[in-house]
Amino acid sequence: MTTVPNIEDFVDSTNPFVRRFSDYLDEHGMRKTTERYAILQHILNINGLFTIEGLQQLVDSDGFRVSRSTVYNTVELLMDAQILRRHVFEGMQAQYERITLPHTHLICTSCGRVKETRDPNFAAFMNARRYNAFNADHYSLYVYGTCSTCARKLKRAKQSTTKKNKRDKQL
Amino acid sequence: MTTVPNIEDFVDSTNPFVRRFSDYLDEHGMRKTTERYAILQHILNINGLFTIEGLQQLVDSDGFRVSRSTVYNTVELLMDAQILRRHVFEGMQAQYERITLPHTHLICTSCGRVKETRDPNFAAFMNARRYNAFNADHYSLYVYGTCSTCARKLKRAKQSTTKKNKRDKQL
DNA sequence: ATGTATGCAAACCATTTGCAATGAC
DNA sequence: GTCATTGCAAATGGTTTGCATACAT
Repeated sequence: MTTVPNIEDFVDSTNPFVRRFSDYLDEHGMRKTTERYAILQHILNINGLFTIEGLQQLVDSDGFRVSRSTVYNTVELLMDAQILRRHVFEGMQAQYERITLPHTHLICTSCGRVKETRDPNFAAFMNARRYNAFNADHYSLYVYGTCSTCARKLKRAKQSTTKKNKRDKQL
Repeated sequence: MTTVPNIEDFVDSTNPFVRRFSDYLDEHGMRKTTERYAILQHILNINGLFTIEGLQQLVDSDGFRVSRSTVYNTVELLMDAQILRRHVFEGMQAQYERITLPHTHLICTSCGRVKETRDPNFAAFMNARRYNAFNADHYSLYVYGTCSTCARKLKRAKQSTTKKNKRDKQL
């Protein structure tokens, strides 16, 4: 027989995020289902960004079985509970991450990989910044460019093109 | 008979963006079609953000007739030619805007409206900023929060709820 | 004349929705 | 027992693709 993991073995009820979610569910008169805690607990094991699909696979791979709709549903609740944030980068599916210290996202337009980097100076700047007739809640800084790996690849490709052109001219 | 506008009457060939696009098409051996110039010329009349659908309607309303695919296609080229930039904000369809001076996007999470605001200090900060192993090309700062209109609405709604609660208690 | 660009309709695919069955309270 | 939640399957909607026709070069 297949052993379905016991949620008790997974959830760390002393974890502040688990607490926050629990409180959130209480406040909104919502039910505490195994699926919701299983999803949250797996999110807590992720560092950085993840997609809905990746999250579902992670949960499934631990012997739980959650439907796509439940993942979407729970992630929505976690955003409302200020535990998660969604990012929509150029030409990729939505990615999520736990709300932590503010940081910048460096997005490589060549390979699509996203690097996160802390920037205390920028955070301080934004902290002090106020806008007219607009009450800021949070912000996202996306920097688009080329990562070092892709920069190297592009350089190499360019060099071989140049060589090829020289060869063509010689013929 | 329907008068199809003459593209010559629409395109300002002295416009630097028109020039740039023209050069871009030349460099890439692409054709200079009426549709492409009609779309660009209408984009030049737009201030701020627009959607594919809005753009198509604008072009159509001037008596041109362009297909959805052509709008997508042309907008893609204009991005490649460094004339347009695409933004994907939380839970909305993609929006485009001409590349101009750097500015911040203030996004109201209540009504979805996006305000643009210049921030020379921030631009200067970013101008000087360098990242490890990452060659920055451009950046987007999205500030999420509540616009003044929605703030007022929310306040009013809250007040009436409070009043209602008081009434309920009195009963 | 050649082959790129257009326009239409169909395909795509992440996300959302409807609804019967399940399970938290 | 009640009703929110789950899971499935179908719907949605912005975007992309395939292909015959039109037209820039």
